[in-house]
Amino acid sequence: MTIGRPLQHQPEEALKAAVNTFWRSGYYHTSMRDLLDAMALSRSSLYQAFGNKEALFLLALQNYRQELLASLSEQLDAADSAWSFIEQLLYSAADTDSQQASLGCLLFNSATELGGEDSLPAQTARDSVASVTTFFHGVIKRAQREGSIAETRDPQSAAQFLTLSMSGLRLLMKSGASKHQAQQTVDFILRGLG
Amino acid sequence: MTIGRPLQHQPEEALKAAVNTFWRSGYYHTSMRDLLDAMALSRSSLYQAFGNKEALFLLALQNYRQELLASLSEQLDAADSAWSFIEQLLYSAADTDSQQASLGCLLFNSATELGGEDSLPAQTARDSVASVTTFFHGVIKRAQREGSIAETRDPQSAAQFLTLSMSGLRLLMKSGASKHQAQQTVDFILRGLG
DNA sequence: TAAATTATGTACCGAATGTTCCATAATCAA
DNA sequence: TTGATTATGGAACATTCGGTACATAATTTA
Repeated sequence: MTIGRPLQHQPEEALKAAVNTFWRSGYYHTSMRDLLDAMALSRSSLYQAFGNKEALFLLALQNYRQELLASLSEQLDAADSAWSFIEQLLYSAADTDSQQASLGCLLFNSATELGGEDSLPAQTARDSVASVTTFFHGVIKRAQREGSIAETRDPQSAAQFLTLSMSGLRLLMKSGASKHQAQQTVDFILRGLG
Repeated sequence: MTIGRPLQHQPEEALKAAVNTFWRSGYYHTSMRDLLDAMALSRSSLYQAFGNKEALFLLALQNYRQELLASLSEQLDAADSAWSFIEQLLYSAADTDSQQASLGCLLFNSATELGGEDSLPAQTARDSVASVTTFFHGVIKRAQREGSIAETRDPQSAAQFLTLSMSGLRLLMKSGASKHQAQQTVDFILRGLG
């Protein structure tokens, strides 16, 4: 057993709440008060358990990315083929209700907000976007092996095109595009890829 | 002549400085001090001339959108065809140096940052993105008349795909993609569109 | 029970936030 | 020159910001 007074909160739950708060409001516009309320713990506990705002944000980004990539891998494994995974991914992104659409993706949001800063949060945000592209790279190569994408296409560029498309789709949904319009727009993406 | 003490600043110049400041740091993370320094005027003058932070941001957004659409129209007029305009637009977006790339586009940045807020700045940001799509709509229809895009394609969806692609390209560049990679990625966009 | 250790609650800190107030400066009309 | 009008400079405002200090609570070990 560990010595000392036991934790009165569940760090995983608290971190999830922090993720959602940063997701909703971004890095700078999220205040420590917002986080305290959402995570339901006291100032001391937050600083003791997570360090400070920047450290908590880094943890949140890391947690979000990890869960995102895990979810993507899961969906990929469940799909009939790499190509049908891509189709489902895009169409489901175009099918989000306006509430969820207004959130977008924390990684894309953060990379956009922090732009070209050389801070650790900014670097981490950029790296996270790159890690999504890396995942897509594997998907593209599998699609090429399966014959649904020509071997002649550069898989790295194709992966970047997929990342570009996902982030663009998030922005379209945020900007108020309807599900119907978004789904038709996905057809252009698939046409570019195939 | 107007009565009273004359202005000691040029409102157009000051507004441009405000645009650049919001562009670099976003809405919330830009402080009034940042704006005062960049615009080179006193607190009183700023509030007298532009109202408050929100009103100034709305003016900045409006000014940026107006200049952007004017620049796009100019490039369109100078191009040999709608299709070559689109090509040049995308390739030049892929050719920005990392300094400029880190800024992205103020309209996309703002729509991303303000997300699903029902505030006036958020609405204006969404509307501005929509106005870009509307401009692209005209370009697409012209390209269809000129025979470079099939008449069977829905011009509204194609226009949204172009907006999606531009915003996605901005994010890719922000996230550190090289010019070379970005140019290859543009080929996928053009393939999807044509 | 006593000591050691860790977590929590609360008061507090200086700095920064956006905004307002008021005296003063600079112009035009009378 | 006087009065009206508008712009500017700077002090001041209440609030919020992220972060710290310290006393106290709750647990394990001895």
